[in-house]
Amino acid sequence: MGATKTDAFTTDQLTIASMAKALGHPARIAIVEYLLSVQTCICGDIVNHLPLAQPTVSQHLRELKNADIIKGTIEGNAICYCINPKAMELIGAYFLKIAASSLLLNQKCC
Amino acid sequence: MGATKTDAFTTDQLTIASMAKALGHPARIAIVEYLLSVQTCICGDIVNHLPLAQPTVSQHLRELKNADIIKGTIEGNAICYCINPKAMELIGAYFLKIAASSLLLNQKCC
DNA sequence: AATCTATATCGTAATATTGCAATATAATAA
DNA sequence: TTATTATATTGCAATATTACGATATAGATT
Repeated sequence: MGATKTDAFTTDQLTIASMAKALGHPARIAIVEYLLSVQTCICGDIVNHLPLAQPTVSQHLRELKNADIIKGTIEGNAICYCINPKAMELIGAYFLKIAASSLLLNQKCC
Repeated sequence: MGATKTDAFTTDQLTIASMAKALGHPARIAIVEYLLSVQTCICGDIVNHLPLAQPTVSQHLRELKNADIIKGTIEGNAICYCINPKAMELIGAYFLKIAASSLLLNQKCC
């Protein structure tokens, strides 16, 4: 055991969970915030900005990219990264919708 | 190595990351969605609803509770769980804000 | 071609997560 | 008091994540 039972959940649940998981590490939140502040940058800029080694940053970038949170385009011998607004909107709206619904329905709760 | 460098990040980054991490598993997303649909329930209801053993569900509930995503109040010998709308609003608004900001700023990006 | 720059990948150690059987705890019911 | 019911905790195996040194890859520069 130890492996997630992926076949027990809906595609939507798996998608939201994988996005949340990608955002579930402080280094990756820091990367997203940095990307937001500079709009676009290359991996090396992030390495200079965070106290993490280059392979570690590269690994975090790959996870964010796999979850569709960021986009990367080749620019010469570097790669230009930026936030994917659609992904952030999808997950943000999902959680806000749950907040609004539960606020309306939770009157008789704990 | 292998341990997250928590001292390298801000409190806000750690908070958002820990909430996202808690929501970063399909079973926990399924639990939140179930809680939303029934407003409030006890652990046993979730065990009946998901193909997971009781200790596994209990563990997922604890992680959601540690991240402040759900609340639990003792009700006799059972525990009544429900969503914490404030937490869902906090993380939803955070991601939506990033989506909106990056949409405005990302014109010259990839 | 040789070198530099930027990033990815490999390999690996340390650590964390997932899932469950067995068991413990605690309130309720008989 | 002795079940019964509802959860939590313990212990453990399987798996996944995190971090980084070493190395590979690929485009740019000299």
